[in-house]
Amino acid sequence: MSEFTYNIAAVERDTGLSKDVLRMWERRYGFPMPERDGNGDRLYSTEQVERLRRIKRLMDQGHRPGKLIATSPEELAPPRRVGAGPVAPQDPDSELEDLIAVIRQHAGGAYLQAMQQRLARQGLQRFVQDTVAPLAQRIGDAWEQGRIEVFEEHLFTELTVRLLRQTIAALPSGDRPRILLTTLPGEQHVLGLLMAETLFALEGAECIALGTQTPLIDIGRAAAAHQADIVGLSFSIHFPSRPLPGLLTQLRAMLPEPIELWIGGRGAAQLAPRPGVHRLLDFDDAIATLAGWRSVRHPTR
Amino acid sequence: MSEFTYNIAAVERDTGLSKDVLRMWERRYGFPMPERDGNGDRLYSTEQVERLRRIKRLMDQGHRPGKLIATSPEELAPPRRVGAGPVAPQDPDSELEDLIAVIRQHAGGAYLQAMQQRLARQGLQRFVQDTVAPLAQRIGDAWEQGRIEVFEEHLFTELTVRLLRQTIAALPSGDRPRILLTTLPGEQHVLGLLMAETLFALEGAECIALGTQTPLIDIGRAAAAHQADIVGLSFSIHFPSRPLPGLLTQLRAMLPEPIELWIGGRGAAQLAPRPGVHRLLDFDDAIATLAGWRSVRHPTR
DNA sequence: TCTCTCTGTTTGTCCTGGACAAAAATCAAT
DNA sequence: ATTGATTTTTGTCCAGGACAAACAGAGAGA
Repeated sequence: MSEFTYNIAAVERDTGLSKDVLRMWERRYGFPMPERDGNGDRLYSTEQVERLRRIKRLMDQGHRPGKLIATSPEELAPPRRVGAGPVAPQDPDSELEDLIAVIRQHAGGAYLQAMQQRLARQGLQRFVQDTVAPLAQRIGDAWEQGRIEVFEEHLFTELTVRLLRQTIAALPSGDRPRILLTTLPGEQHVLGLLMAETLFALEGAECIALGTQTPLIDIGRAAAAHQADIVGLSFSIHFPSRPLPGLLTQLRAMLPEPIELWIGGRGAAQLAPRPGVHRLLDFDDAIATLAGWRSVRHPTR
Repeated sequence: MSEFTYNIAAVERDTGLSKDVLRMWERRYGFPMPERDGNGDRLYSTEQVERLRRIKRLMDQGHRPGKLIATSPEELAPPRRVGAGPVAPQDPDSELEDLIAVIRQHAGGAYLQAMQQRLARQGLQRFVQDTVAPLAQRIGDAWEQGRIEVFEEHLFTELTVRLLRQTIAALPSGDRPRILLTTLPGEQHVLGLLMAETLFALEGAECIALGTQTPLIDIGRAAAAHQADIVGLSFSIHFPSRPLPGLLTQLRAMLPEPIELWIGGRGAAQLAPRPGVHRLLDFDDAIATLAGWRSVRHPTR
């Protein structure tokens, strides 16, 4: 149907696979084997790009590229999107699936209304832990299974981010500890960071949000300028895990001793524990760690 | 002072200059000429990275790399950050400079308060056009002149985005036209998009925001799914201009004829006019174009 | 004097093919 | 069954070459 072609830079942008990796896979596995234009430059088809995106997604879940490229001739890859039928038979909380169904109907207003209702019913903390977090997880799974389009995931993220930000803005300004929140360059997912900010703010911490993708050196400067007690970083499952340990070591060395470094998200959970870096395994752990900081730093209060 | 080193991938991330460009500059101009580790891999110093960031920024303003690398031995590049003295003697609107000064003191609360006050005084439309837009411009200039740190720019962006989103959320839901707003992959600046959304929403349009970096093919699908009348894209000055024309042609071909394609931002203004693509040169132009759409599509109403 | 077209230069991206190190998996031995 | 050593897998980097698009400046014509 669509006869558009991608050059190698476009494939890199849309799949997250570097040019080097794309060329190397072609050499080693014979896939993808794109056409060439008159100048010898690679021209990837839409189908190849879609398959590469699926492979990348599965790799983020821990699968290995060699296996994926070999195993999936076409059958194992794309369970085609079903119409509006029974969506997921296996799940216990059908309300979350209902929310996903609303997103799939592109009904932004209805989605916000339903979420507001859940927020009022559950309270902010439970809302973050029991609604937003599992919903984000399910949206990711749904994409994996071909039940959701990329733009539907974008819509979900944007609407949810707006809702959370609005809610945070209404919270009273906190006190100590002062937590600087951001992500490293390359990590653009903001939802996890925002969930953490919500919970920390609820607990009475003062959060300074710098948005995403702050260069290392600027995180150090910002922490000093704001006299932060803690630097909090969020890592999604998509963050490249190879450079992560080195980055953390470097950042840890930049920060003065008393400033703590906390990392969270599914990309952080996979990492081995490191000295000088606190891994927050989930939101309960985050809240407990915050309480722990308080008991050490302000034991009498 | 800081003896951290960057490998070539880190430099690419932090400067936005591709590995190929970094190697090519070394070959052609002899700068940057990084150290090598035991394996022959390049190791860039903090100083080199800082200079590269400055060069990149000046290139975005239209300067040429050959000149920049030759001309700036060190003197022309970094007018060192002044303390808290008189900030910019040349400007007529000192209130905007006051706002920048507040950012430089990292006083988030005071900044928000001052902005809220300006918003109430000017009204939303004038606020966007006369406060937010020129302020963003000045922040960029200030970075260029070394008067502002990267993390201060991040703080400004984050706070301003929150303020605008909050304000948009309070607006009544609009009707036609239905405008799908997003950016292309590689463009992560959201402030311009948000300013446009504010003005469009004020004019009674229905805006569907997908956040940033939506792949081309998904923009097409989203436009169809949401039955959008218009697709609006924002391009900052940093967006690479070389691939832009091809991307617009491709997207235009994906969209059905009646859906209009509007582009705005300083990265769009530099582009030559193209058939089938409306360039919005500034916010007044955007509002006029919206009125024009209405008069053509709903002449009687 | 101004505008347009043509030509040379600048600049970024892509290519091939090779090398190596870190991580994962497999195998061996306690 | 756990630990340690070896092999395989995998990604990143390197060098140096080629080319096309963008740009600047010179010259021709109005």
